[in-house]
Amino acid sequence: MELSKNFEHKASEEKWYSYWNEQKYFNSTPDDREPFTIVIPPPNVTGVLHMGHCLNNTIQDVLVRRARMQGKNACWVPGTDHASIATEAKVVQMLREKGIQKASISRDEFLGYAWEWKEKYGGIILQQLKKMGCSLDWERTSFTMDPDYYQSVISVFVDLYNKGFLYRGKRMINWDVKAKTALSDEEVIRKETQQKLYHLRYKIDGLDEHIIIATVRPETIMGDTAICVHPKDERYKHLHGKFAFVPLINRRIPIITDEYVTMEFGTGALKVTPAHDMNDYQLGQKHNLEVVDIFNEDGTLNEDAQILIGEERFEARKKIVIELEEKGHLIKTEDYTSEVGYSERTDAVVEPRLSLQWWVDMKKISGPALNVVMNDDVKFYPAKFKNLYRHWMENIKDWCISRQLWWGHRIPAWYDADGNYVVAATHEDALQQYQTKFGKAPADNTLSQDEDCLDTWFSSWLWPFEVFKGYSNPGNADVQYYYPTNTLVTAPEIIFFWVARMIMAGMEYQKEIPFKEVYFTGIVRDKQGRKMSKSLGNSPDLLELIDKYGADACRFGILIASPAGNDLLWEESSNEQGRNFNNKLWNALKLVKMWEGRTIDHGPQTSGENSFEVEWFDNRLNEAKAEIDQLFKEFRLSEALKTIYSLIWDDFCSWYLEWVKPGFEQPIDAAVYNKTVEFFEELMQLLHPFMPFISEEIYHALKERAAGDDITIKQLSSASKADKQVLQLAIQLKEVITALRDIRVKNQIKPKEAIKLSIETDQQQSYRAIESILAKQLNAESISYVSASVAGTISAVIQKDKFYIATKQAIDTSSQKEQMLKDLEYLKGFLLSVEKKLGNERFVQNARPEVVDIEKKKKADAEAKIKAIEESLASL
RNA sequence: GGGAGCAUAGCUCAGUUGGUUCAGAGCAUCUGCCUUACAAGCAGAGGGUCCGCGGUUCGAGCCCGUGUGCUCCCACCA
Repeated sequence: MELSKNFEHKASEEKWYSYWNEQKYFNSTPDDREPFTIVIPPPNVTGVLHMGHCLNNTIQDVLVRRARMQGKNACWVPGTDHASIATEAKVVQMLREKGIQKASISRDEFLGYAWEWKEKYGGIILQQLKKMGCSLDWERTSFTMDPDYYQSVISVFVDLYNKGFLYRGKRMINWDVKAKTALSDEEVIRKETQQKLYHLRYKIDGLDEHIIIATVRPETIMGDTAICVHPKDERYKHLHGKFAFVPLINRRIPIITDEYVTMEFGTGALKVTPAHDMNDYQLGQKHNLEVVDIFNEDGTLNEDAQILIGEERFEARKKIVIELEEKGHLIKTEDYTSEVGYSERTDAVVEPRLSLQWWVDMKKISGPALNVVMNDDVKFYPAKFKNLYRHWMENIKDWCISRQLWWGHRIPAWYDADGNYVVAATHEDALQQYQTKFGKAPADNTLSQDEDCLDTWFSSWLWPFEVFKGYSNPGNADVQYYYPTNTLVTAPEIIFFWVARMIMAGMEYQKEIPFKEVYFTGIVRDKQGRKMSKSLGNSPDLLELIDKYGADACRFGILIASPAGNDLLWEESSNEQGRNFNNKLWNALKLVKMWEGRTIDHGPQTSGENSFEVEWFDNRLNEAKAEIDQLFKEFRLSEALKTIYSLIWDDFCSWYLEWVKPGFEQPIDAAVYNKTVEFFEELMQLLHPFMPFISEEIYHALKERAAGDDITIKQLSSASKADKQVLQLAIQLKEVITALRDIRVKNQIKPKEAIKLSIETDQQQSYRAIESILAKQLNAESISYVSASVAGTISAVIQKDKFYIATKQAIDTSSQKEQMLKDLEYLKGFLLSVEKKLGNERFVQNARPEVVDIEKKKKADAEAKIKAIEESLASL
């Protein structure tokens, strides 16, 4: 088979991904094996792949593929989230482009367009995951608005209502003026924002005096229904019980007192606008204040504002400031920075608004979910997120779940003309309940359904079991087998949105945790540490990157840069490292393939099977496998990948292959060749979860495979014990080679020039085993053993052994002498500190015996080395 | 305002119960090499007061206190 110059990732990716699918390697059905289940955090159906997905899904794929190779029945469930706000926004925009206003069409018409849009553009992201090589079971693809799923969400709503865990209430909520819907607290992002603090004066009724208040929102003064001061504030004592006039509109409002006011802030006087501020609302309730709502749902001023009607709130602010100034009400303006809430989805400044919404009484449902995390039934990696979780759970607030949108699960509440309501899954059920509850049928025997739909998270919290129809078809074979799932891989940003609520739903509806482990990935940032985002434009197009570097290289690039439990600073060059690694692997393959037709069978007597090279790599491989196992247990995937990278590049390519490489056009021992192919195979197995395409490609290129013999499903053998002595000898061998190569470089001995090497050592036996390797790696034409220094040579001391290099070139001993003196100085200092320690009675008494023994050995070793160097120096 | 985390080589990070063969790795840098798998490479090398200060200990990168600087989360000072 002719190999291409470089690995051709595009052809390989297409070929293998479709092959794996044809073979149904990613499809799972319950059987006797232990399951390993991951449910994908469903991306928005509107979404496109970004670097965060790349990280998150690469990690999941690594875990799933490895589990599959370890004899488990691996099942990774794909799917998408209907993403109520995001999708509705897209559809509204699409309609606008067609010249259609949402308000001008019916709900059903709108939903028709929405489904059409979803079928056409939705779920692109799932196709993109295939490009990344994700081994998802596509036959299990789920969507949060699939018919059964939809019914389950509705049914859960009804059930929670019947249990008294849900209620409808008029409260201050976070209003998104752009999406025109309520938001939950979690959907509000607080950002430090530069603002102005305006000092405004209000005329006091009956006195020739003014009171000055400070506000950042002068456009809301028309909603003021009081001024509040601290009862103990001496400055305002004479105004208690008096009234003031709101500037521009002259509404007469009371001056009230409350200890809530901070005397030191601003002027110590606060305007109270109950309709447009959470705190003011509470103050208003306490003091029975009137509530004047001056905003429309889109954030423009309404008629109750009396002035600036129809203006957008921030435009109104600009205009009213000018007017206030003109009329002498603006006393001063100062710069002020404070936190302002923005909508997570639309980035609009959130408007506090009083409205009637549906709520989940979280205290009633959250209890078991706290315990299972605190006692590690659900284990968090990294564990530091347990604190965060506990804090949120212990201070949990009710969850606003109604959204003024059409795209989503429609709230199953049914109202009569007077606003009396019942909660039921269908109109029929609702009518029946109505009869029971109110003792009569509603007018015309019809009830109208709530216009609103549910928060997307109210459906995605059922994800880990409903993808197996664990709610719609309780106790079915799938949910019994796959649930609880094993590992959830997600970003810490959605710990409250999603993780916590899934645990609650799992405990409530399956009486069991939804997953055993949660692995929180870091956030992908750019080189300057900024979070990657569309608006900043610093998020690269992943598909372009895959096209340019290959999927394997991208997977490598993101994982190698990803420290466990921390954010990662990503830059394109880490993909280059991945691509270079591909290239390295490909070249190693080419080398091995060159040997294929040139093997020679030496027979069992002189077979290379027992050579040091083979024995060493076998042991090194086992040692590394054990390390990798351990790293996986701790979710240290980045380090596991680094270990494999170094095992392949350094140990296999730089050392092993060089050691077994035959001379130019020389044959290779058949047994060594076969072992080399085996090693290569095993390395590809270790690499496969991280870089699936090239590993499968190489696995098949190495030799002819029977049908179905594919690395994707080939089982990993477990690590056997590594022989420490062999490993130690190899370390020594490498050290000798490196040191003597250094001498070659420093003495400018040309690579092609052969040297004669003499070794003075008391472990000749060991050196004989590695003699041929030494000769090859150092270009030594002869190796001999001596018991005294050899005149006219370059000498070096490595460990306790002395080496003499004879060369045709003139020898300059000054640099080696310098090096030896430097070593000597260090060793003497080192020896001194060891002796000092051993001479310290308290050390000898207090330290553990084995520690003392180590120190004694250090002393002996140092002395031996010093002796060897001194002898060498003397002979120079 | 409350809480959490971080600070080790130019950059990104390892360093697991304290033991100077423990100051490491990968990138990057420098010096040789187009050597018959690989210049997307090979062979070598240099580089750090482990943030400052104090303490515990025979011994501290690691434990304790404190200061400084960054990051994140939560919270209703307009």
